[in-house]
Amino acid sequence: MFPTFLDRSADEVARRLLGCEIHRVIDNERIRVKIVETESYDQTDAASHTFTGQTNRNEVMFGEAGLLYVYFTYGMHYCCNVVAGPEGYGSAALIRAVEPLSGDEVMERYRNKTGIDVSNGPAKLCQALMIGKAFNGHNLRHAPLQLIQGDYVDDADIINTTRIGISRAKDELKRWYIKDNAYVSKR
DNA sequence: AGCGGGATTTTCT
DNA sequence: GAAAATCCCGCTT
Repeated sequence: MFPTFLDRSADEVARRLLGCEIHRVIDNERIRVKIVETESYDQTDAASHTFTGQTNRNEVMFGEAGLLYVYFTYGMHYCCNVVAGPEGYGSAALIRAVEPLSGDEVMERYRNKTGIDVSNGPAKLCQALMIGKAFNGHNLRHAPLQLIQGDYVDDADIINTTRIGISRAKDELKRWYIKDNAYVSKR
């Protein structure tokens, strides 16, 4: 079923997305993955795209919880976020890494890589799942790209640290990942 | 295993 | 005009 916690804060959404699944169908091929690493961003945070207000690029982050915010960066990569919080408040959780559950061969083909390199990073997993700008604003309740509630992950198995690749608000503890999971981007 | 640089283009100042 | 929520490759140790 679709998660029921997405209208909460980005911090809580990022924490609770760990263990949830993403189901993707491409040309009758099915892929299932488990979310193992996330980061949270909201409009009070200097590192967030929404910190300086709404623009064409970030408008989806101000939309309904459960939409997908996809942005393009470094001239060649896409990254995706699950929109959190109340409508009108710019917040979301970046999906940084996923663990393949099924359809591994399909993702290996799109990535031209095998093993952990298939999905141990935010732009890598977007390539593995064929997520591009066409999915910006997509509602994750619907095929062909759906978010599904997963098994509960105990607090003892979750690590909370600083985020990766940002220059502002470096000390904020807004990154979460599943302890000892091989697909986490950095340890 | 770790470091450094290049790729490539949208977005915002 | 500079920076960017990144990735990959090649070089060094």
